[in-house]
Amino acid sequence: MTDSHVSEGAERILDAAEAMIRTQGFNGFSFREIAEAVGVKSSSVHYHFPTKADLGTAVTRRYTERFLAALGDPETAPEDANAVIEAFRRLNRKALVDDRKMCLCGMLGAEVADLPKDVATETAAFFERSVEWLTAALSRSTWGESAPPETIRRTALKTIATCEGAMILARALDDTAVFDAIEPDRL
Amino acid sequence: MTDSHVSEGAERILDAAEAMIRTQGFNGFSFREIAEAVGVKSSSVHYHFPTKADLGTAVTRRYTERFLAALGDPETAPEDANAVIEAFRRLNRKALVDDRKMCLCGMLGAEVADLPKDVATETAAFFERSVEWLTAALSRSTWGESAPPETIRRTALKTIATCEGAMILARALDDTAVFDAIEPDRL
DNA sequence: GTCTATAATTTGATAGAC
DNA sequence: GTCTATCAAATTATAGAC
Repeated sequence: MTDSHVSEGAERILDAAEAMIRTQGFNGFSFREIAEAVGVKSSSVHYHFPTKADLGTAVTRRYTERFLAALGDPETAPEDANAVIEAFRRLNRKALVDDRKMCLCGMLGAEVADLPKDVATETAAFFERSVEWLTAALSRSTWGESAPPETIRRTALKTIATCEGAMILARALDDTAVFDAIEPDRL
Repeated sequence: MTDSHVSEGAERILDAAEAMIRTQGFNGFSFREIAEAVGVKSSSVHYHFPTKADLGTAVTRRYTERFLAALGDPETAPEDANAVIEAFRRLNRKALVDDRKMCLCGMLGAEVADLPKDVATETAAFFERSVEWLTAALSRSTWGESAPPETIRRTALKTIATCEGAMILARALDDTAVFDAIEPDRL
């Protein structure tokens, strides 16, 4: 079953909006572009998402839920801390290589000072929950059992930052290999 | 002496454009906004920079030159590799904390797939030259003397990626301390 | 170098028919 | 849910006076 609380039409709008935000940024797409991509008129997009802020908020929420769902329950994460970080890194790599796009929240994070309030809040929530997931997964690893909480938190933050930055560099230099060259720390 | 090949009026336009790109992205500013910030009309901005691509190219070039000038000659960099990385990190921290803005090329790197070709090229040049600077400085450090070239290059890429990602996280979470919590690797 | 004026297009958003 | 039609504002850019 797919997300049951959103209609199929709304889902395809979210698909198009996500793709555009991840390549052009929040200021780089329009309701008309979305409409054309989906094959409807812009007024139909407004029917599902009255304002651009509404659309941005919905896209970011869905992206976050899917991202965390793909990571799975941190309680079932590997006991090897390096494998935990590798799992997180692989998911970001997939977003870069398979979708050929920036992380949605990496893009929005760069633009955060100019975003509608709700979208900025959802962007922050993505990173907070990513930190929480990594913190939980690392805490129960063999490495994390003997590491101070502040060290675990720093490791979580650094893991996320390295992934986001590596995506920017790989895209700016137009070379996927750059992402792979930037490996996480060995714990 | 300031850059002698650009008029004072053009310089103030570049100041405004840089500030706006660094907070709103390339798609998030307009010639009228720039004009208002500088205190002229938008046609005067077009006089100095005919197209948005011209303006973006000039802003990115100036940012890169200033960034590298602030880093100084890599031949005079510290012999301690950790101090080299710390110098690079401090310059990025300054951009985040003093200017309260994203790195210009971190922002443009995220948007690179949607940028005018020349702006994308200049954005890539920023990262290429940053890699070159770090590679040169690290190579002559005591650590670098005995490290393989590929390791040095990876360290350079990772240093840049970590800085860019740390800026995104610090801004998204609206907490400068996040940048400081993400420390570079000890070599 | 800066201005007024304007062209041509695009933007986010709404009203109302079906 | 989607459409046509429309709006007011903003957009990049140009022409030509001063």
